[in-house]
Amino acid sequence: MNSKITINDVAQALGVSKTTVSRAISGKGRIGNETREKVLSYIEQHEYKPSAVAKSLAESKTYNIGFVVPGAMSLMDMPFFQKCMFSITETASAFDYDVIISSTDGEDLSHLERLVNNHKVDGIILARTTQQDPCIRYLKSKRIPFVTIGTTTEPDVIQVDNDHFNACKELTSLLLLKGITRLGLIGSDKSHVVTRLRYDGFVAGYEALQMEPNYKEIFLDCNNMSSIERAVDEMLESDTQCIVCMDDYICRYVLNKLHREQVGIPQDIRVASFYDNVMQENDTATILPVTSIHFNIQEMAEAACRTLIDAIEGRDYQYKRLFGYNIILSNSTQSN
Amino acid sequence: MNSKITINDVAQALGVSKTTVSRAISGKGRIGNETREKVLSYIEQHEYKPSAVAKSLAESKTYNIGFVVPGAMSLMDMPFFQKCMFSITETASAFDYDVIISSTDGEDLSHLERLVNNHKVDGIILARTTQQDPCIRYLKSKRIPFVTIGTTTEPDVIQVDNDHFNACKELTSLLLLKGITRLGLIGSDKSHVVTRLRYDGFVAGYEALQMEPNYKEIFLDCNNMSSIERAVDEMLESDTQCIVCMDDYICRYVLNKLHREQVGIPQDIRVASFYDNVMQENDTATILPVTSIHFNIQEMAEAACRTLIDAIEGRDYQYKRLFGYNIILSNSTQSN
DNA sequence: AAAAGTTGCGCAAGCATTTGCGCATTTTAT
DNA sequence: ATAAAATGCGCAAATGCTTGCGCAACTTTT
Repeated sequence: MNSKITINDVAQALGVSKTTVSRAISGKGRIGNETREKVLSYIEQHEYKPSAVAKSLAESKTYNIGFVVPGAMSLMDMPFFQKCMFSITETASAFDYDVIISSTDGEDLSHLERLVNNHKVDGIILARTTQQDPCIRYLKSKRIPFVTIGTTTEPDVIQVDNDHFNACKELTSLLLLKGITRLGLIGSDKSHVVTRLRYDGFVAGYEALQMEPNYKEIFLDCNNMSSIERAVDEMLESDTQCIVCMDDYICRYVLNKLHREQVGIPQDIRVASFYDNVMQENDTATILPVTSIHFNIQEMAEAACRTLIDAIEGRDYQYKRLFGYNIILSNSTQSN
Repeated sequence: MNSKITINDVAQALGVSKTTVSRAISGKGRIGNETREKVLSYIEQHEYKPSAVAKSLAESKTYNIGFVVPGAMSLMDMPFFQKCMFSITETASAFDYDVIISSTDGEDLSHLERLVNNHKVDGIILARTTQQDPCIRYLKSKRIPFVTIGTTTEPDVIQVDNDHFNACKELTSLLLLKGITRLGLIGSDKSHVVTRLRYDGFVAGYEALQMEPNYKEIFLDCNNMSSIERAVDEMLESDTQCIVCMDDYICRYVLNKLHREQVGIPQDIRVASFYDNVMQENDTATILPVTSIHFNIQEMAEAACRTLIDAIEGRDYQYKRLFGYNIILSNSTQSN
């Protein structure tokens, strides 16, 4: 068993004290260059790995962060969380942290509580928080560092998000400036923070150009497919020039429907959408000329993780950061 | 700060020794009923939570398990991993374990190594292993308990899986017995363990009935959409009665194509498929009459977790377990 | 009524690290 | 040359829990 080798073994083998070994590894404290290298090379040779647990106890620090995701997750959200997850584990790893996952199911915070109470994590990343997230209040009361991925109105909360508002505002302005003025907006649950922000951006697009808010909006339950189809019908009847989808889950169905109805894109009607990763490069849907807004989710998730670690380790950090976007105009839209 | 309260504080407040408090909590060792309840109620009142880290150090046990997922994951695999993840965290939680996630990117085991070397986990769950998984050999060499989700030929490895072989065998037999004999199989990467097992089951379906293996098979790169379409064309030309899809990612495209070509299902051609969760209840595709094989992924993942914990805690366990399936015959297929 | 067994509880030694303090020894400043 | 500062390293306490062993006190057996 090579796994049994401890700092004591190393110290004895080298004829130095544990203190010295510890210092050689951590780089803290006073230690001679020569000694440090001697220790380091011995460690390398004999594959000594300090016990994370003992280190934790001594430092009162776990080097773990919790990643809390909503227990109920739709197919539509999975790519988002997946990207966040990988980005976070990768970043955490670079800082020598590990990631413990946990879920919350609505009001049931039991898993989160275990994590916090048992002191198994130094901090927490909350993914896609809802408006009045009970997690936020709980964590604030526990005075444990945490950052949310997603905008929240709760004060004094570290948060990162994509700039949904400005992305949608710019998209809308862009369309309006092109003379595409009869817009139709289709979105799902308006109580969802993300949708809300995008919607507000949409409206702000009109305001920025001081134009009449001359659009049609339909909010629906996106689990009910036929309601999306009906919405599209309505849009077509009302002579909409461009359907703006609040997410690409909706967009997929919209495109599907238009395709079935033999409506040409963008000749007969245009489509614009957020590109939230449900649609893939190799998906039929995406090949169609859709003007789309892209976010860099990994970048944002990485920032969430770095910020959390900054907070944990007592460095400075920003309370709120918004991340940029790319608007990709489909060729055929551009050529108009 | 209520978080500072330790076992010592409790012991002093109650005028007993730490030993007693420890025993009251763990239930191990000898302790009087009265004392235990006194301690327990005090703990409850004052919200004392033992430090997981200290416990770990004392017991040389982390109460963490690692969940290792492939770094590169397709949209198609996400629902599977998501289900595994939730099921595992839920089960682990019930046994007072937490789950640390980690990823491996092909040959790069660095994340896994960190987890193991730092003794941050007691055991590991490996998701969807490939044929010659380097993780398996690594973990075996480290003598750390681990279980794989997915079949492996490596000896002495604890593994759980869905019974892909028998599921596909039964499906095939079923079709053949109905007189649907000209089958066409479409699958992606045959080197993928799952696909291989399903394919073998398919062939075994013919053998079981001692029938001539009179089928057409096409294996393709499922990232290349048009190759799927061409495959469907081929099937149609060769007068296939039923297309058997090796996964529902393929199935979705097959259905899409058939729909576009105005080919009726099941009048003109039948479709059978594994239902791997890419397709959702509310998806257009699924409403179409497809004969499908369903697995209970959460059940399997839960078993993986329980088995791992059994192994960690020195209880008995089975080396290999296969989980059952449901074959759902579409109404229109049944009525024939 | 004595011997044997059982029960309740505390002592103190782990578990594997980190870190404040102290003490030589060496380097720098005066 | 001498005082002051810096450097290199070890001692031992601290982190918060578990557990083997021992010792009374109480209960059962003969």
